[in-house]
Amino acid sequence: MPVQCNAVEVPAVASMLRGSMSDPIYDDLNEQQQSAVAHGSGPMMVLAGAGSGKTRVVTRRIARLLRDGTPSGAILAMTFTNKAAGEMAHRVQQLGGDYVRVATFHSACARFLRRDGHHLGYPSDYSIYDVQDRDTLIKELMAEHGVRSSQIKPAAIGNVISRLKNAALAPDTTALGDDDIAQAVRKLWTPYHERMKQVGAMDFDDLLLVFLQLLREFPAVAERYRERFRYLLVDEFQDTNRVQYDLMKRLCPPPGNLCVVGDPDQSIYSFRGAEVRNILEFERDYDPCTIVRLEQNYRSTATILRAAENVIANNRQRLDKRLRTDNPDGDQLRRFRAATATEESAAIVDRIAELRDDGVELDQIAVFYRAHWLSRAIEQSLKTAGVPYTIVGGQTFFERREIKDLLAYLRVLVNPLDDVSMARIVNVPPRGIGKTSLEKLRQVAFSEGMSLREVVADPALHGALTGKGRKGLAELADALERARVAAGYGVHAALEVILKTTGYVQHATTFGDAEDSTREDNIKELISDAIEFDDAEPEDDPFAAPGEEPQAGVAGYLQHVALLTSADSGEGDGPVVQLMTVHAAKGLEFDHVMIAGLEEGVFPSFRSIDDADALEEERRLCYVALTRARVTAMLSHARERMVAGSLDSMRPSRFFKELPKDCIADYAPTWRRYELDDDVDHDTGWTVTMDPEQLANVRVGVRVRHQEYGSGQVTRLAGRGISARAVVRFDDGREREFVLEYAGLDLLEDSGF
DNA sequence: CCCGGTAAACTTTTT
DNA sequence: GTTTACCGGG
Repeated sequence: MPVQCNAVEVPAVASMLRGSMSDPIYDDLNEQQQSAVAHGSGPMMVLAGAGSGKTRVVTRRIARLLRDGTPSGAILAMTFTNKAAGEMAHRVQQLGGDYVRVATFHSACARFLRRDGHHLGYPSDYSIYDVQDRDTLIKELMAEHGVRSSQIKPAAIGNVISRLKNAALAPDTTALGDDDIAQAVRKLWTPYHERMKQVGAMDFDDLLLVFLQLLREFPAVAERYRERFRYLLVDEFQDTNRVQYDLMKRLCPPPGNLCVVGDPDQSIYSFRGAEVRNILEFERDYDPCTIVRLEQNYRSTATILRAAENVIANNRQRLDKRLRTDNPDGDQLRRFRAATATEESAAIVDRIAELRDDGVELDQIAVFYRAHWLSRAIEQSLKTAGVPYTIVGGQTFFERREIKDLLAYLRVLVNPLDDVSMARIVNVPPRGIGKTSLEKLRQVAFSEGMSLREVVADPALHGALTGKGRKGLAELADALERARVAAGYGVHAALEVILKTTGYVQHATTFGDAEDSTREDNIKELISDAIEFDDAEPEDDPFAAPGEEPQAGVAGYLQHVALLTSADSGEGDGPVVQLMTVHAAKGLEFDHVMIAGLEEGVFPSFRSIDDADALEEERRLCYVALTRARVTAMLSHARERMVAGSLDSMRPSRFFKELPKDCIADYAPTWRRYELDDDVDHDTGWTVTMDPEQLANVRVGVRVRHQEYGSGQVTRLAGRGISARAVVRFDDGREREFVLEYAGLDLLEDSGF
């Protein structure tokens, strides 16, 4: 029987709390929540613990501002993800705040730059490059500047550039170091940004950075924005990075009406430059500011909350903070020790069936994991069991190859400078313009001082190519010109012309791989999305100000699409189980939560295991995962898992040790007909098969025996202590990696190696 | 230029 | 196990 623990709809409690403030806006709010809603002008920081009713406070506060006469166009609410923005926009709209602007930092800046980027020399129809586009460009630049791409991957350089920009740094910083990648970054930094500007493009980081630069260098423009948005609200403040914080300060300098809401324990984006430090700086920069703490949890059972609090209590770098709840204890957490990943997913299916039999709606069940690749096994089991589900995130619809190709076509229509997009489609579908032909075209473009698109558009410049290539070029020029004309009638029209004149569908469905059949569906989906966009009333754009030109047409569509994630794609049909990474789960809540893959090296990730700070972030991630659950939580781990092609022995996550023992009980499905080892290690639950003395003798080259695989030789060692692992090449050629302490390897005599 | 083969590397997390 | 890079024959 599900425990009802959401205090949202209990009027009796509300009337007691309401006290002197007899006003529907303060209905069902506790004292702290009320003070946050009632706060007048000036800076405020709301430290909102998990499940403490943050969203309600924010939306009620907006409602109050509106009711007390603040024009809705003067309120700007910044969120972190599109999903959060959409949800908040929806709620605010219900309150009558039609013109309250709710957006992510990125989409807001993208929008502002469309209008004001020209001050810095950017076209209003600039392209927004995603990571793929960025890396394509970096790869080109590496070739041009003699950086060996076989040694360093473009993505590595791109990531470093991005990290620097997120911290508002340039490559002259000492923080960059001096390894191969750092040197490449120094060499390519300026060319990269020059080229980006030349092709009229910005990457995700530029959206923020360039807008910040604009505010800095054009005080009059900055003043215009400050006057327009007199109330600024920033959600998930703990996840803002340096640049975002600088933006906030420019848009709403002290002692402005800046309201930030956050929870330091849920800071999980440091890899993207998020600085929890911003919370401390806010107190200093906006002193004196009102600080409100929301410490009453209305979401989870007391048991779940206690489990989560105990885990997070292991973090050393932490403000003292505790959450209370009046909710009932509820069930214990369940722990499932699986032999394999397959068995783990079987248990998940099993548990879902159990919940469904109890009458639980499937959309109240979520499965979380640390990284996307873990979803595969679970997905497979759900599929075979016929459990309907969706995967939130993962490869975005708009990152699919066929979609990116078509969007690249649209981009070159709107932004003729965009050589990266042009190079992408110049031979897609194949029209006889390969690498060498493209190089010739680039030469022409360079000597003429033109973009590729302009060269293609001018038949007089086609002389560089002959035969097949030249014919193909003429066809491409024709297709683009027709599409350009069609674009005047809308996105759909442009797409149809592109598809028809290039024969793209035929091309995309004959790659000869498994996805051939789904590609056509994807293209159809893109078309219906385009139609929907074409048909949408300009007012449907929650970000359009009254009187502001509507964001329509192909350019508008591209901008809209560039910042979308699959997490934003609409709810499918009917309630389905939700699968997602823990990151994607932030801000959501479900009655029943399952967390899979709780193993050392997976969650916490092996990349974080040797770094105290990174490990604390993993722990916050675990805290976020647990606090999503309202009623029950099941935590599972497998003892063996396929990781990057090899079967690894896994140990249970250290987070299990951090849960109070009475919070959690083993989950024992009746279908499992065997038991894992009886003789279990107290902490880990698994048999220790190699004693520490033996363990110390394991060296590269030593021969070992494994029950199942026979004898072999250790070829590589990794990790220390209890996480020490060895790669063993067996005599039959198979290679496996083991956690020594648990793998059951026997040391053989030194065989004269 | 294109397609097929085989080798090699590889999996955090997101706007 | 999966995706990408590179190479050689049509």
